[in-house]
Amino acid sequence: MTTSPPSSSSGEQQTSSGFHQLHPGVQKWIWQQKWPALRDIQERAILPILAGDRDVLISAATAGGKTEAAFLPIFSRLMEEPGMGIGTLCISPLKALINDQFRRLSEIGEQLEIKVTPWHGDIDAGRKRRLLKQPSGVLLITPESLEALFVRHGSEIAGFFQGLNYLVVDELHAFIGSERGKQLQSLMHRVEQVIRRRVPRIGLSATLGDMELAAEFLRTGKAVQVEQIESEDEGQEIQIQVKGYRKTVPVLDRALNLNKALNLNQDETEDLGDSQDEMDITAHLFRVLRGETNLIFINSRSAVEAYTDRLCRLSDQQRVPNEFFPHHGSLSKEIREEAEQALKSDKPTNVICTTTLEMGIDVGSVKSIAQVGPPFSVSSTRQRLGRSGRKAGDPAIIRFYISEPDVTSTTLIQDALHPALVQTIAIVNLMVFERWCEPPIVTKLHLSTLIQQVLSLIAQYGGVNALQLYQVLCQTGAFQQITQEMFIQFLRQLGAKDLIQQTHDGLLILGLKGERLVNHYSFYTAFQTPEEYRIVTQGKTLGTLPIDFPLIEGLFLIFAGRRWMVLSVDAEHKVVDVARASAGRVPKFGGGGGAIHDRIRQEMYQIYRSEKVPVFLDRTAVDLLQEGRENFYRFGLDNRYLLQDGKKTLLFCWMGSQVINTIYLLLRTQGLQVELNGIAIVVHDTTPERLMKKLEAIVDMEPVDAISLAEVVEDKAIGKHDLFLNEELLGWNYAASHLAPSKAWETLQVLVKQ
DNA sequence: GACCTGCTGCGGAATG
Repeated sequence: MTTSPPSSSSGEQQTSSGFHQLHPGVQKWIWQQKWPALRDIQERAILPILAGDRDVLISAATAGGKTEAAFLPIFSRLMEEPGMGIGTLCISPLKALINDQFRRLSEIGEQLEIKVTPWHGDIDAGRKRRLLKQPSGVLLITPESLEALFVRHGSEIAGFFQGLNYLVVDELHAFIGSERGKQLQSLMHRVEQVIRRRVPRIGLSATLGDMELAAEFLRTGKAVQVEQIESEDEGQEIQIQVKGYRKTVPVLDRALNLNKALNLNQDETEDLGDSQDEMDITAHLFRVLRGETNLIFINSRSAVEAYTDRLCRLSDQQRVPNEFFPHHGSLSKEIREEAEQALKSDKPTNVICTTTLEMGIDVGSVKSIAQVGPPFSVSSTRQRLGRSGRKAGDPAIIRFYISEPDVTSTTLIQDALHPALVQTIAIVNLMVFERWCEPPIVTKLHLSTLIQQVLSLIAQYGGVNALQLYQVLCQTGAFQQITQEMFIQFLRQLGAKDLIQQTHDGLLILGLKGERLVNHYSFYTAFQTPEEYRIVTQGKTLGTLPIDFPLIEGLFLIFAGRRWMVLSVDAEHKVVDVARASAGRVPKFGGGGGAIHDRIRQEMYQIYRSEKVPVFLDRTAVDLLQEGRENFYRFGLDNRYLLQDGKKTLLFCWMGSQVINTIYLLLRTQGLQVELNGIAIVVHDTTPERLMKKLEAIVDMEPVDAISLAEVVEDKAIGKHDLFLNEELLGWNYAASHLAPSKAWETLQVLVKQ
């Protein structure tokens, strides 16, 4: 799906209008590549980028060809107008992408004698110093390293970028809605602000969701002027299967039991947690995927470890070479590269991974995708699906493995609806038939990132006055939702926390705490990272575990797909030494939850009410769906939202995380004991009648404002620097990110009218 | 019932 059909003859380039506008050197390079023709987006990007007077958004389903689409005209322009300093600044979300791009761009760069420089944490300081002395050509950099440039080389920045022709953002979609995205927008603006002119921005994005939002991200307030170049949909064939499994009580693995009897090892009891469904899924993955190259996506890092361990043991037992490798964010670079190398080799390779392989390295040709457990969003499912069938003509194949409990008298009502299966069907429906995708939430205030940007701007200049700060960051910058009043309160708060101080002539400088923050290298990231232990064996780092996972000498551990025993724990240096062992237990990695969109829950409701049986379900999945529907009607959920369950009342509102979260808080402000549990809100010690009275009372009131609702939330400090905010600022910040009061109020209104 | 991303300058020791 990345390639346009190589139908045209080599003569076609002569008829291409764009090709002839390119610099002869660039044309020569293209000839040398022996491409049959320029791809559609490459052809269409030439004139608007060469013009150099507008922002351009290039989107295509996968990475292929987008980089060249942007850089052929960019190199062309750099040949004609070399200018002073850096000619093009390209910002990328991953170090691996920068390395990859450097490899591709340095080739043409060498031929044209345009310097291309990669710049991130793994690049040696000497190379960076040399570029600072003699800036030129193309700079490939992460947002964090660009932040560091502003902080450490504030006075040189203007000269460094004075001749900038273009600013490119790679994988733009990966930034939208996040703290890093807000940081990037602020940095883009600060680059223009320091050289006192507008620089054309080129965004490279996957075709996920709303392209208007991507344009708005690229140039806030001027999205209509962004020229959009979208590749035609190649209409690749998609094959989908959803396999259902019944979760039963854990059984003893016979082979393991035998091992245990032989070894007489007490700690092997930890192995007995494998339930029947997990063993069945493992067996199917082993049977169907072995011998080919596939990606197996699993929802959590600990489940990745558990499945890798099971699949490796199965390979052992069957005396076949191991083709299964783990890949997730807590594994060391070396361990991850092992899996990545195997993927790029021509040997059959199956990588069991979390979201780490959704983006980034080119995984080459992957036959199929497995998704174990329900997906949580359409956008991530689409990204995963796009990783398979990359060769022209190959279909994209995805298999979902979904476990649901056997329904007994003790099964929770919400579990008897088999929501994991129905959520999976909902996501497939929205992805394939509705062609819908979650838009990112762009209304967040990002006050934590604003703290970072205030401190960074002060460090850049040594001192700034409050009005300048407001103009650069809020009025014309990335934080346009911050009012002047809010900003004044915000600065006072930073002063109170000793992050900033005011000199007698009104200049804002760093306070003691601010200095300390800015002078540590951890300052450059906008996002929060937990403290971790390093897991080491024979001097080699395997990866990291969160500090709150209890590690003691003699503990058995499954990590990086292998089994270990803890030899020693160095609490001071946070290093844990391990050695190979035959027993093991999967660790807990921690980590918070994400959000589910309203549309997914509404689609689930429609699926329960429908009689349609999707063709992509297997026998067990069909049975489970029928069972879920029967229970849905048995509980009468087709015409009511409240359900008595003993002393509890369940509220089903069929909406996403923000709305559920808001209703949960609304009920708590009414003095009720409430709990969130899957798709239901559980209210203790009440009846549907009594709860309905409360709901009516809530609806009769004016829609409650988000700020006063946020007051009920105990722990609102989520972002990296949130701990410096006062209660009021925290409330605004939390409400904008996590609450949807008017939507919740509308939802309750519908519900009460029933 | 979850996920991922990223990071500088310096001082001191070892090496050519």
